[in-house]
Amino acid sequence: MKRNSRLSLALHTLSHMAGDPSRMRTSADIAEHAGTNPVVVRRVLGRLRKAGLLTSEKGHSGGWRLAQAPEDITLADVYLALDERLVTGGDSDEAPACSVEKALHKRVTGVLEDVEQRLIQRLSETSISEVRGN
Amino acid sequence: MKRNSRLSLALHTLSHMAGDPSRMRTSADIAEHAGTNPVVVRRVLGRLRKAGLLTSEKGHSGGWRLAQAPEDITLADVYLALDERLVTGGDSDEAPACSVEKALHKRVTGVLEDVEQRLIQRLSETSISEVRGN
DNA sequence: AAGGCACGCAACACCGTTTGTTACGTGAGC
DNA sequence: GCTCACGTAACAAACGGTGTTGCGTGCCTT
Repeated sequence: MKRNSRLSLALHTLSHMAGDPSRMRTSADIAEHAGTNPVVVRRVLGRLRKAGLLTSEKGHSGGWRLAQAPEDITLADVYLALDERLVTGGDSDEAPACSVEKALHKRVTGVLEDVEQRLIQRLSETSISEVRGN
Repeated sequence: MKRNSRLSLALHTLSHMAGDPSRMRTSADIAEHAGTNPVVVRRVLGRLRKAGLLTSEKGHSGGWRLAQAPEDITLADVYLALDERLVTGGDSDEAPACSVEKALHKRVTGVLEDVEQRLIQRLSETSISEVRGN
């Protein structure tokens, strides 16, 4: 994956965790499986922890674990936890001086928000426990 | 605007052109109004020309003009002409080895394609002549 | 109590993409 | 023929994202 790499990493990791929720995984293990760096893993998973999807523990038998039942975590939860809007995000907050630009912006923003809602709604239809091929 | 800057520039320019379709505009004029560079304008508008939305002429009274009636050009036409998918694009084409990843990718891709269609459908509902505040 | 392990976090380098800029060529018109 | 405006390539600059290192903190094992 390339774009949405954070979302991909998060979904991939959580999907695996859904297969064996009690098992504790270190960021090193996850990083190796995902072909990336432990720090990157902690960065992404930290957001999920802040959203209450994961818990992390330090120390010898530390690592990461699901904070909720896999059936209760939907793809939308993960998407929202990362707080990066795929369709809406990236709009600057500068008010356009040009009236045409203003009308245009309003129209486009309306469409994007609608589409964003659609995306979230569709993502909320599947949980991370459903996604596994096992 | 920031992200989707190409789309913003394209829509903004075409919306203005819709107000006076017969008038010829130079890339320098457009660039000044949009706060950017003439070359950037030509780059973006070139794609629209390739899609048959605009025509350009060289020489003294040269510049850019709509190639179709403003009522016939929808926001979706502009979006598609730029060929940059907002929601779908960016996915790498590498086949995932991990089975969980594969199942996940399939599921997410399905949702994204659905949302992309929704976006195009919504954008096709308004033409560039409707968007003006005049 | 000490050492090791794993997370938490900040700082920095690196890379790819996007945007801006310069330069030069081409065609149309005065 | 000269000017104007597009067409395109090449290059520089800015930005965002990722990878990496380093150090601190807490917890567990011995």
